[in-house]
Amino acid sequence: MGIKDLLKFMKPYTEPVHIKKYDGKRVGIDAYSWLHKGAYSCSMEICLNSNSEKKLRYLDYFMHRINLLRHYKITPVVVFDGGNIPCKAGTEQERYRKRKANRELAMEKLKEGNVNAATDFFQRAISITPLMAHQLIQILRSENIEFLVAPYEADAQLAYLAGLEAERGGIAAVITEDSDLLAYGCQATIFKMDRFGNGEEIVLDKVFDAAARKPSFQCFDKELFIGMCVLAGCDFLPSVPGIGISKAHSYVSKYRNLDRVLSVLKLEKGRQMPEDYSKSFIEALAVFQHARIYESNNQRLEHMKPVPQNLLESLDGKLDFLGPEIPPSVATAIAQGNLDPSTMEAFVCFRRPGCLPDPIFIQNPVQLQKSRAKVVSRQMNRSMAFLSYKTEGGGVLKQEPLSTESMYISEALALQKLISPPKVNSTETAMVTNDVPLKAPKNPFRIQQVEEINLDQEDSSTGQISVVIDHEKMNIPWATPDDIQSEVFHGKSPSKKRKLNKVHSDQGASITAQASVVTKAENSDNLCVAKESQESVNSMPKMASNGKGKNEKAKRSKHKSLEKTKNTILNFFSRA
DNA sequence: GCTACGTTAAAAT
DNA sequence: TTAACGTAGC
Repeated sequence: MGIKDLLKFMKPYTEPVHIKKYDGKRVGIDAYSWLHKGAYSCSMEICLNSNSEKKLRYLDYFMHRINLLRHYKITPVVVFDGGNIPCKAGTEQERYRKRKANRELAMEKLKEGNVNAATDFFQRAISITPLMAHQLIQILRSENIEFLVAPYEADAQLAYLAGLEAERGGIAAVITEDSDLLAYGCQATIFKMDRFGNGEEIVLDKVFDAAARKPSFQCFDKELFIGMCVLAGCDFLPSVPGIGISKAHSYVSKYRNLDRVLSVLKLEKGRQMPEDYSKSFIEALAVFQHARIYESNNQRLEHMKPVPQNLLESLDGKLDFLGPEIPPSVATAIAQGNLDPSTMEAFVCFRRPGCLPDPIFIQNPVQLQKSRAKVVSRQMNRSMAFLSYKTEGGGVLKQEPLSTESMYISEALALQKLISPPKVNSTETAMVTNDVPLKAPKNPFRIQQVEEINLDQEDSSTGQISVVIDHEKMNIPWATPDDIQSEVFHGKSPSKKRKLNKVHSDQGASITAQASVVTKAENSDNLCVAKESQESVNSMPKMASNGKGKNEKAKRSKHKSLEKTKNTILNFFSRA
């Protein structure tokens, strides 16, 4: 993530800092970095989408830090990542692949009853979903914390805000873990902030002004600095083999001109340099200088810095690598956290009639194509939501969807109006809209009865505990592609698994379609089975009487963790 | 000797 | 996922 080895390279310029330095100031926060850290403590629960309270611990983590800032009279401005930009697709795909592999390994270990190993893999499998971000957004809203969802990269948005005066929504510094902020030109960046508010700061002006410090940037301007970053390897473009941050720095200091560096590199590296490296290089450079950001004052998408005419010409007027243009109304809806930036589905909360204040999720999937939003289908979908969390004063703040219900619904309606329906001009569009029925799943409000899940502990022939799910009885309109994948992983049919993956990768597929495939799979397989070693469960320790207290204690704790696992699995399947 | 690259431990509680 | 460490190669 970020620029390879940049932080290490910039070590001489990092200074220890405490956030109280920004007392009375506005400070930007890269939401992703705290969400990700917070998710470590509950990685299994998140991956299994368990409904235990522990799953929401990442929200506590985040709010703890927000409260820390507020304690020091800092105004936090939380910025979320938006959609992915095309030139980052490779990086994203690679990350997805790794997470998926780790998730599968984790499930394997879980089935073996090895909770520790499973947790280890789950921690590598975490991804921060739009839903998690949205849950946080709801808390931030209720706590009156300023937040913003960037159209694309949060880093770009943060760096842009760092260049604005406070009166126009600007921020004095950014808290993040991502070295990209430096490439985007963020003036003051705080890395590695701990729970007490201690961190390491890099101030860009000091970097360029420093008289005689080891990696010297005295003859650098911003563009050369970005050039160095791209050469060293970034999310948008891997480096040429043999080039790291040091070589990148020395090339740039020597030639002081990026075109010259590129031609020298071509000469020296020959075939090792990819054909289109120069083109990709220019694009990556452009991302760091001209990324699309949301301009709150004008309420529309803008470039971080205007794209100069000569650059536009050299790119043949094509700027889609920065991510497609987004109409102002949609960009605003995204920025305010009402539209999922990658799927363009509306986040809407409202209350299940006659039930606990447990927010229901309705999604209005809308796809954005070539700068035009298209309503593809409407569908109701249920999801988990948090119940409560602790505020700074130690009080418990209840989520109250009712009071905001009408507001969200009208927002949703407004959104549907503002996003014009597609003109059916291709068979593809027609197919998608026809294939996805506008009807809601059978009964999204139905509460799953626990009786429908049988816990069968008597299979002594296999020595396994089986959690048996009858999908005939279970309505699963809430299932997301991830849910389905993990359930199928529990099942026994590899062929069905492949089939589901294919459905998952088909962007036009709807949740209904996926759910029905699951039902089909379950008909042929009959069961979903999660296993634990019977032996381990049988080793429930009696009170230590043979003098091996230590051993007994270990056994007891193992048993306890097995019980936990079992509960997690049960919770996973018994969600309403 | 310096640099790039691969491997490994720690992160949060 | 990153930071730190060791190693291989120029």
